[in-house]
Amino acid sequence: MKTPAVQPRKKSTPASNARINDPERTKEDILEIATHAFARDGLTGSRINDIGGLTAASKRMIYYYFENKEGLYRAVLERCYADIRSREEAIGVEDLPPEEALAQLVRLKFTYHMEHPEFVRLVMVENIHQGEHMRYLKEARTRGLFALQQLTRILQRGADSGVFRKDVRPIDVHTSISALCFYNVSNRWTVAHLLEHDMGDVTHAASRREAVVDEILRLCRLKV
Amino acid sequence: MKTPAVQPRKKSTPASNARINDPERTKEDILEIATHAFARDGLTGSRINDIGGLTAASKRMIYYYFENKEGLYRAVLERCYADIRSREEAIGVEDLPPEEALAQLVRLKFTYHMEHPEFVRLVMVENIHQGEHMRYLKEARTRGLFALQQLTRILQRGADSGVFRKDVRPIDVHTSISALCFYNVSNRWTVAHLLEHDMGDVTHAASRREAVVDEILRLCRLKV
Amino acid sequence: MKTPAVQPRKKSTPASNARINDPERTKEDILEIATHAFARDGLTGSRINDIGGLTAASKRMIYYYFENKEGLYRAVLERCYADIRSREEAIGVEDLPPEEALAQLVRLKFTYHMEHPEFVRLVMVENIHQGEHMRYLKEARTRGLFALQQLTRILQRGADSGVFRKDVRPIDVHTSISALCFYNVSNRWTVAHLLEHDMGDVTHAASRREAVVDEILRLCRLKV
Amino acid sequence: MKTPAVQPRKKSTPASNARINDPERTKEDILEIATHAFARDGLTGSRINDIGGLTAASKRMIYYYFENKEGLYRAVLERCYADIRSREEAIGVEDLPPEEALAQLVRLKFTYHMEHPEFVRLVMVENIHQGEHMRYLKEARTRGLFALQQLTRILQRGADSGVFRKDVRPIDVHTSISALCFYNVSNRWTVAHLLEHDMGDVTHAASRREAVVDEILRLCRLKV
DNA sequence: GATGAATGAGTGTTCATTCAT
DNA sequence: TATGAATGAACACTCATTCAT
Repeated sequence: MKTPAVQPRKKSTPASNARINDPERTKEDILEIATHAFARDGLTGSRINDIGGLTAASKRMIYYYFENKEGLYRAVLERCYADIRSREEAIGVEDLPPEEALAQLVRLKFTYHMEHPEFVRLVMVENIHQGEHMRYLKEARTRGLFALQQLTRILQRGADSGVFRKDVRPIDVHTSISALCFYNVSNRWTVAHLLEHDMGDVTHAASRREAVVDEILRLCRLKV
Repeated sequence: MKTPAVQPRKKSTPASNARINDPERTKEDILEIATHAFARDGLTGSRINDIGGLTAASKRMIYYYFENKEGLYRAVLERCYADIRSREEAIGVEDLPPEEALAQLVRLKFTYHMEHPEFVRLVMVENIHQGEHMRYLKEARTRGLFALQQLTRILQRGADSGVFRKDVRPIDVHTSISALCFYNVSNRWTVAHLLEHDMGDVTHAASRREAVVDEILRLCRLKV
Repeated sequence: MKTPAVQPRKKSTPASNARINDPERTKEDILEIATHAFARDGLTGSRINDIGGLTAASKRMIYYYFENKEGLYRAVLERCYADIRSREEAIGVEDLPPEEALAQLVRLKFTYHMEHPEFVRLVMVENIHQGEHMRYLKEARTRGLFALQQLTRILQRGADSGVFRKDVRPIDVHTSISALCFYNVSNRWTVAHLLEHDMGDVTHAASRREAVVDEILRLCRLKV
Repeated sequence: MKTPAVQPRKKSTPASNARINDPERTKEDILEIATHAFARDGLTGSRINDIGGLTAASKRMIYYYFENKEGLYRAVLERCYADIRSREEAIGVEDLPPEEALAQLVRLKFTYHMEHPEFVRLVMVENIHQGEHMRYLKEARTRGLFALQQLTRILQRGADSGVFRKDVRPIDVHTSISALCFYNVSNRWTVAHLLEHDMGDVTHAASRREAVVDEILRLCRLKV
């Protein structure tokens, strides 16, 4: 979830039992490990023992901070959604012309998915569990609507300036963008086997990204 | 020694619990229950005890016929892919005009995904496991390429008759169709919570299906 | 148990399902496989499935002929004791001078143990089970006493002719012979590791055999 | 913060079932029970459920401390060899005249085997498994060579003082002693049935012990 | 705040055995 | 006589979790 920082990793402090009395860092360490664990093996597939073993903090701390496995999973999910939300809010496409703004939005979203497979996989995991943990997420809902509103404004600006259709529904455009970005990561493995085509390959991904941008633009443009 | 009876097989007693010495029926029963179990809870989340259904006996037969949980999962995955393959091969869109053929293809694919969420979920599960069981599927690869070739022929016919672009790549169209059909089912639960929009709702699904058809046509058409 | 005959093994008959209607051969086949299985892995360690799988006759036949696993084990044990009994009865040492007769007896016994580790291992297995299956053996008891009587006669002849002590008890000599012959095979593996000395090595075995002969002679001789 | 209490450890409550937070005691308890279980029924024949004793909790601790059944078995085997090693090292026969030293050595070894049938049976079990767990024993090898060297010194002293032969090999004497002591316990049950002679009977054992001492002395003495 | 020891319910799997033909 | 299908009890082992310090 976090871009691999250059700052020295934990254990940089001399004493082996470092991080004593730094609960925030302990929590963050656990969350980082747990994110990869849940993204790799899912909720049922991950083992508390493994997560506890990989963390410098002991397994017991998981229960101390997150109550149980499900609590940890929810914290991981929340952290993931918070991360993508903060990214989307930072996107400054409002000043660009509508077509460029839309293209840029799609590019960023596509790239984010490609670079954060853990996010994609966690969303898959949550859907396998029929979204039963979503209700416990504090800010996720507002985040989703925010992204939709952001897109709606772009489409409106395009419609006003005559480059975009007036009859295309933002929810459809939004869903298509999400689907096309998500699928490239989510279904990488089955597609690779069925079509002998690795969507995770960087060359494939780059050309696919532009194809997706093109597809969304064709979907929204008034005239070709 | 044994008179090869002409009488219909034991399958004539549909609802009965009799599974005595009818191995095909026993296997099919297990596969049916296992398909729903794995689709609901994934490979690690499913419990062999639940898969066996109510009888403890059939649970044992899992090991008799499928060796272990993973073998059963593979058989389920294979059955699922075999089913969708046979459907796709039965599609007769070759006689329709290219635009209608493409539209019909998308509609059928969209509908199949909507009506077979267990297929979608099994594919998600397999991707969570990084496709490690795909290699054991016998005919899946040829199936995938078949669908792509089917689409390629339609696009070619459209390009020849001047209604479709010549510069659109079949793999991109194919991926987009799959993504748009898949996402509606796969991400139903998270989207429902984030956007307060249930893609599984029949009304929503119907309008979404036409939106997807439209999007794909706009992607392929030479002129709007 | 049986010296590896040169005669063609089973499956020499063309039809794959050969041995139909040859129950004695079927039983013998099962016993042969079972002997090696029980000798290798013990009673609890052997698997009926394996034994049934290695036999050309099906697993089900084991129950048909031997009732259950324990019945098969008893039959194996009995066959083993019958084999060694027939060998001992065939030994013609009564005509030799006492010292040579005793030496020859020890040599034969030592060699038999070395060449039939399955026998030694089965006896170990039976002792692990505290001899609870011995009672079901029909002729074993008479066999044991026969061997003791055979030795007793030799010792008596030696005592009469003045070469052997009169005060050595046959049971002690018999036990010593058995112990020294048995141990070389039974404890081969632990000794090999503890002393870095492989008693199963043919060179070691040959020199050990003569050492045992010498030891027994020194035990029985009146004068050195 | 915590006053380091001077009060004695929990081991002061010997018979109590309290095994709380006393890992050494817990391990020792498990090993004790497991020793008897493995000695009685072997590795495959023993049931983890039985080994755990009455409490289901201690059953779980097997995996906590010994990883699995095999790990527990190895620990048991190691403990057994460590016990006999410490006994042998404590033997002070170096000051006795050679003949008495040898006699005493044999007596002690014979008695140890008689009084520790579980040791004998564990060695049998390990040989049934072809000594595949011996390699994991830490100190066993040095132990075995120690006993051989102890015997070698006695034989050397005897040879130097003219009471023992110079041409008898220590490895042969050592093997004979082991064989004669081992067999009395290992083959008790089959011999009892075949010869109607219980080597475990105390009277029989006592006379047999002296017979073994005599046999070994006759083997080593220069003149009778 | 932090930890090693302990726990009970349940996991996938294997076993010897029997059924129906 | 012979066999593939079926079975229930038990098996070794793992899980998330809690206790005592």
